Amino acid sequence: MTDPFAGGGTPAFSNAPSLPPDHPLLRDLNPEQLAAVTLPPVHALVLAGAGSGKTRVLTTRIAWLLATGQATPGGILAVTFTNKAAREMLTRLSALLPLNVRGMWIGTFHGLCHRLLRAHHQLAGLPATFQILDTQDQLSAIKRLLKALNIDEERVKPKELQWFIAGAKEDGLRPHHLPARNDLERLQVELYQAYEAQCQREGVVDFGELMLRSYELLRDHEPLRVHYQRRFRHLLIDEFQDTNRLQYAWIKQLAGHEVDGRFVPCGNAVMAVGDDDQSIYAFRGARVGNMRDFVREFGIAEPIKLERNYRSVGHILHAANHLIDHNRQRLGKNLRTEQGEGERLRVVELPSDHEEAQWVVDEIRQLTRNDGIPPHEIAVLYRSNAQSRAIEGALFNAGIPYRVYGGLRFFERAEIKHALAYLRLLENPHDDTSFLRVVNFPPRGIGARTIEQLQQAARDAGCSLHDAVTAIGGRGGAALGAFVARLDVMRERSVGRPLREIIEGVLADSGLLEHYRAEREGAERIENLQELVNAAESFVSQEGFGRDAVALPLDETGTPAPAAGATAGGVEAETGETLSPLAAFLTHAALEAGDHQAQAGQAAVQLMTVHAAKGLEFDAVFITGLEEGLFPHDNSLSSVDGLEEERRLMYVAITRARRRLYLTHAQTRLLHGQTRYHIPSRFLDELPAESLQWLSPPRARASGGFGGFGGWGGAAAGVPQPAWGRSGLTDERPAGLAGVPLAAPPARSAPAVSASGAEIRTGMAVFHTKFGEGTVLAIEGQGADARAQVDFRRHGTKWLALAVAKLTPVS
DNA sequence: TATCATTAACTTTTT
DNA sequence: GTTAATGATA
Repeated sequence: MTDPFAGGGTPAFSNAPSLPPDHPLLRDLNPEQLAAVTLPPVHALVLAGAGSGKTRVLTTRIAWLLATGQATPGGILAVTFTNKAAREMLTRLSALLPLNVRGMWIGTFHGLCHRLLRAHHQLAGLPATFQILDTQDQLSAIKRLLKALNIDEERVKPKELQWFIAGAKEDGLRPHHLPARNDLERLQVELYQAYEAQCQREGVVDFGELMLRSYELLRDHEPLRVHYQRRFRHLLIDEFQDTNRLQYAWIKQLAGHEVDGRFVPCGNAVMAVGDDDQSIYAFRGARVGNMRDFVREFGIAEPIKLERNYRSVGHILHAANHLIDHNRQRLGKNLRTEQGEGERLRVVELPSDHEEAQWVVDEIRQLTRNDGIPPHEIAVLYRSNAQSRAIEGALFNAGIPYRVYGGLRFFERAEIKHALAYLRLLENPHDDTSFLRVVNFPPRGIGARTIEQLQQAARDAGCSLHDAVTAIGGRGGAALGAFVARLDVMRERSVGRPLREIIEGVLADSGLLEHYRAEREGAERIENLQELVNAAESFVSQEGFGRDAVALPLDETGTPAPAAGATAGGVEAETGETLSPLAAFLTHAALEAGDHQAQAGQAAVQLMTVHAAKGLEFDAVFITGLEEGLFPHDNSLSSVDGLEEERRLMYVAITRARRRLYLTHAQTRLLHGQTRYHIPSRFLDELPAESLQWLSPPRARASGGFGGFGGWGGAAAGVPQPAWGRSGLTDERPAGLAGVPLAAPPARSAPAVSASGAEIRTGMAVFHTKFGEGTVLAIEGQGADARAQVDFRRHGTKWLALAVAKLTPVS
């Protein structure tokens, strides 16, 4: 393999942008992939179907540009949505080429914007120590604002205002751009403005601001814009269908300029890669329309379509194609495979959500035992998080390890946020959000009244809470003074220290450790805090620090610009004052909230929403809850766009599966505390019959009215058991029992009384909602104090108070 | 100040 | 039905 970088950082330039077709980089690419990879430096749209090797094309494209000398590492900007995608791109790229990825601008939109803002913070009107507000912080900042302006939270809901502000920023709109046609709008705009002023005063930026501010930076400073336009000869955008208005506008700043309202691209090359059929984030501002606009404004003659799928068998792709064909607004694309038809999709109807869960679990057992599919290659997907509960319960009782995606992530945990707040105050004492978070945590006698006074004083003086402390007298003032003094001590002690010691020092000096040690359930929190120290340690030792931190502005050849005052393309390039390790780590924490907690180890069944499954693939996939109202969701049915997005969501779900796909739905489901009756999802009707295998007889479905209710309109108990046909399946279960739970379900309809020890006897088989089945080994105590020792099959021996534990006798 | 009780929401979510 | 967040009470 040729090594364009042999002998150091200066790449060898070759004028021949071609490599032999059998070059290792290009080997095994299909014609369309090859076309995309070796495209001359022009603007291009790559329509990359699910499983069509999108990431491979993207990374190979970059490698090809570098290997042929058409680009230098410093001349490439590649942008993704998630840190995970950015990491993967970097990893795969460095596997393709011996490469110093440090100088490369590969990252998330927000990561790159942050990099720009750090490098040019003065031009952008930000303090050098600006901090990033995550969504939680933003909400508390908004609540604080409303309180300060004496606005009733009933009148303006904080969440709604947050949504309003974030939405405006996603569209690139500042308060003065917004209409104020009525009182409510006027108020919202005023509050938006006040919020901005507050953020500016405190030196914090939220996620939307990160984007908007760097967009404006480029827009309003021509020399700077031209500099970056000349520098980044190649822009590559991943998941283009998920970009919002502002992100597209941001890209355009780097790729051209407006003349009389018309966009004129400059000389660099933008490659947008995406799939309009997988656009599922309209609700957070994504705008599929950007794809059409891109074609128009960048003069794309013909998109390159990657339609060969390397993931799924034929029936799965037929189903996906057939379903998505029901959408009107499409660029048009059909997936194909050379893998053969494979198995048909298995469709199952169950009487209730409970039985659906049990059926899925039984089937998972078979998949792992008989078909040799490892648990982590099995995914159970659902439309909304609430649905995981039933499935989790069934898996838990069956003793099958599972992992649920979603929930709090590492840097979002309360104790971590507390620790980070102290750290942020070391960097920037005017960060009022952080100040309020910890001013009385751990409790140090600073009550609500004192804080009110402090806030009033800060408002009057137009300064930060930190600076207003001296204005407060009395006992509260003394306590506040002590707090600030403590912060000052921590700051002094941290000077010149390695990050690890800074954090350890703060954990001790803030009293956080002590506080959690005294708390009953503080052990886990202390572990997490320890983990924070570890995270910092590995952050420092990894190159992540260098990468996330300020990049030295590079000139066109990718060589770091000489220090201070140097001009690059006519721009006074600020030398990146290298970020302190602490500042870099805080950024890292804000921009990358960390992994969703992995409950079980490797061999775990994967549970997640369909949204969370995007980009992943599994041997076997269950799509559950395929019912009208749930999937498609009720809230999306009011508009055609909404329904089409739901359909794309279904498309994403289907295309996750490699070999086997199950589609399940339940007749009744416990929702919002009551049993609801659902008819099967319309999406089932939109699948090709020849690719389906009904494991329960397909029922005549309602076509507009309630006609479909006839068969099972009664109470849950009266639902007729379908005659289960399991022809052609591996089946060790008796045919008639497939849908029946193994253990008697915890009786919901006829609550068993287990509060008194009377019915529970030694030796008895019992059922516990959490621990499943077990045998009573011993009983002691009387009445309310009665306890039983139970040996649970899956979870060992436990003592349970009968007054509390719900134990049901099993016959 | 801490704990308990009551109440509203509740689709999807990354940065 | 469950949770998260607020308000009331000891």
